[in-house]
Amino acid sequence: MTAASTPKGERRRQALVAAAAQLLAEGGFEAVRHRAVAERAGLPLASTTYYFSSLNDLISAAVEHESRQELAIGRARLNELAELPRSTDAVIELMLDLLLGTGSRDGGAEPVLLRYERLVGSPRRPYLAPLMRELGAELHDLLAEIFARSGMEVSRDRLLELIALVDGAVVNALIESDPDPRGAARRMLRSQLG
Amino acid sequence: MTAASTPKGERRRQALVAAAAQLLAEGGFEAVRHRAVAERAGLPLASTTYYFSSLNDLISAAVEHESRQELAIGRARLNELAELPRSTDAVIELMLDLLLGTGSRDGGAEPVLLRYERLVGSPRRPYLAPLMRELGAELHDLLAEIFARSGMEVSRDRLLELIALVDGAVVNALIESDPDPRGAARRMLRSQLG
Amino acid sequence: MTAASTPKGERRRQALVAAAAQLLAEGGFEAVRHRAVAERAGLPLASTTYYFSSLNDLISAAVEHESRQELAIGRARLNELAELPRSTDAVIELMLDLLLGTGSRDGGAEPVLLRYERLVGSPRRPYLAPLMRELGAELHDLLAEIFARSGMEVSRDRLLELIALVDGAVVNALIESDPDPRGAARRMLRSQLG
Amino acid sequence: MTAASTPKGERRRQALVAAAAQLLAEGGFEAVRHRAVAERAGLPLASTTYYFSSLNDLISAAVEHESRQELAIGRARLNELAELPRSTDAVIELMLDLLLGTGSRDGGAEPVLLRYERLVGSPRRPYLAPLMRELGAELHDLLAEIFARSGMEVSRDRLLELIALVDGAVVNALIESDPDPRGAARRMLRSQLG
DNA sequence: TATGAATGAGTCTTCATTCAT
DNA sequence: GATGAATGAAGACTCATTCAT
Repeated sequence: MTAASTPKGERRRQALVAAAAQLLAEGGFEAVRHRAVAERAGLPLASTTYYFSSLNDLISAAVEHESRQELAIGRARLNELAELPRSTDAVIELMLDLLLGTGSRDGGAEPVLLRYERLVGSPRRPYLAPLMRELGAELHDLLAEIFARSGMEVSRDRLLELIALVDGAVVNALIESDPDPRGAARRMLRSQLG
Repeated sequence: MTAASTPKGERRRQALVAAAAQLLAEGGFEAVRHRAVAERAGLPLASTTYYFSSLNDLISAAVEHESRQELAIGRARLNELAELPRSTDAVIELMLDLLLGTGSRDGGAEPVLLRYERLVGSPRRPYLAPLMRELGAELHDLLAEIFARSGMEVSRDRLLELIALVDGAVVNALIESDPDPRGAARRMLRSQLG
Repeated sequence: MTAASTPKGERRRQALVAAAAQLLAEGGFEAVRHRAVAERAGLPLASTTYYFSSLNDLISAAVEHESRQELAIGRARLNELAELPRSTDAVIELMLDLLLGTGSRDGGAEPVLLRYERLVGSPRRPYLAPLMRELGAELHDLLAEIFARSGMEVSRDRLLELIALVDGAVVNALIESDPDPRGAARRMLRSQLG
Repeated sequence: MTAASTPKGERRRQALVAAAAQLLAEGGFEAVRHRAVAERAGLPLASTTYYFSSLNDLISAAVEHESRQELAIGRARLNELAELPRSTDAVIELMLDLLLGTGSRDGGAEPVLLRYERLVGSPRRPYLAPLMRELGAELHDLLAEIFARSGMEVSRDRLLELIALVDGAVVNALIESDPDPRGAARRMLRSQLG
């Protein structure tokens, strides 16, 4: 089915999801409100409850939308590279792009927050957990492939360790007065992989 | 001054802080509302704004109360031990108790959530950051002391790495269907320290 | 469109505006509160914010409603008169009716207060100023027409002077123990026009 | 009794009155609140209800304080002048200073608002009327003296007319987008007195 | 004589959700 | 299928006033 022939309903649904995803990125879970989503999408307020039986549904869809998109971008970048860089530093940057988003290159806490708000938000939003799990698995696969194609031997456990190192570094950097979570994660990765 | 002679005002203030801390632990930041705190404390609604000029003030106080209490308990335990265990495993458990709370021994996500919600919540609640920084520093000192007294040579950077490893392990474990964040962190620490 | 076929929403909106206008007349700006308006209109509290995005919006609507109605009545009266009275006294009364409202004929401060609370209230309620300006201009036109059709030569500046005289007389009469603002204004107009 | 020997209670009372007068000038009647007054005066909140049985009492005192001070300043200026200016323009400026306050020389609506908020506020605050009446009478006397000593023959009715002209001009100027109430009043006075 | 403590009532505004059309 | 209309419940916060000390 081409984009042009996407049924109107589906297109509107997508517009709402995209709007919710934007708001989620900008203001966290709290910012995703019926009103705000509808306004951002340029659709009637009631469309939010028409297409999604509850706000949680909408949030789920937004999280999934965002995450899949991030993964797709990551995978696309990977596919574009005929040959993967073999320098440790280049692999590290790739890993950081994947885990923290390319937005994290600019520094600051905000571009990085998404992943961690979702992870930490999951226990209180059980409907998010399965989704996060699935997306996490795909992310792991992607990262595993990177290491493999880069010629770096890394066991699954070792990979989980490296991911944890990045996530822990970030989470701790978040409270710095001038946070540079990506820098913190980079330092730790280098120390472990160097 | 004994508890019995604590001025009434101070006692009420503490009751509100305790109620807010409970709610925070049970339901996250969202759960800390004027109404909820007042009801939990058995005090009139207006007392919440009488003792705290804003909800953020109250939340700050609750976070500080909780964190200082955790730290105090940790430090007390440390002081009780004339001699620190020299086994790696014992040190690991001590570290996990300190970082995740002794409640984490029972497993499950909830008892562990507090630390991570506060860390990840700080960027969107700038008033928390200084407090979190201060408490973080004290926690680091405590951990450094543990390693020192246990005869394990650990540099400051290495310590930060270990903390990151724990935090990253936890954050990733949070989305498991049967989450055991402490177990995950333990495994990683063992792999690094073993 | 007849009254009967006025859409329900518009009718409710009007009910709120009317309620607000009543309260404004009875108790000044301070009396226009969400609760009071809703109760007066016999509608739910939330309807006030549903139809008006803020209380200022509602107040604006009420002021506009009242003023336009006054203007309309004035203009209607003017149109009914095939021929305008040529006696100075009759013109004066017409002018007073227009500026102070026909309610001012009964004496007392209250029926006259509206115009002056709005004028004096505008600097602290900037959202009112444009509206007041527009209504003021229409009022001037109406008064100019009266003088013209009555055969009394009155320049624009002279008209503004007469209006000021009335307003000043009223404002000063407001503090009398037995205020007769209309009478005070009448005396001054007679002295100037006689 | 010298200032130094003023009993503490009286001094505090005066501090509250002065604080209330300031707030009244800055923000109108609405701005005079127990809390705000106490803070401005640097006194405990409860002192406001201790020294004044109600907020209206405090407002009355503030209005009286302000008005008497204005009058005193006006009279002092008059007494300083051995000989009064005989030019019409100079008399006009003197009159405007007295009616609108010297602050009105700078232009803008705010410095002028005080007199008109008090006049228009009186009908809804009956406790203000006697005070305003008394002050008004003194103001008239002062203005009468000015005209007399300037050699300008002005009957009592004529004086009231001129005052009304000023007040009316001001009240109408208040809604201009770039209000110059003093200028408007000046123009009208010149046209009548020229 | 003062005042810290306290609070019931009320302020404006937001929001998720329902429902009639 | 779609949505304008509607609202009860709750949100944070303010305030005049009372009262015990």
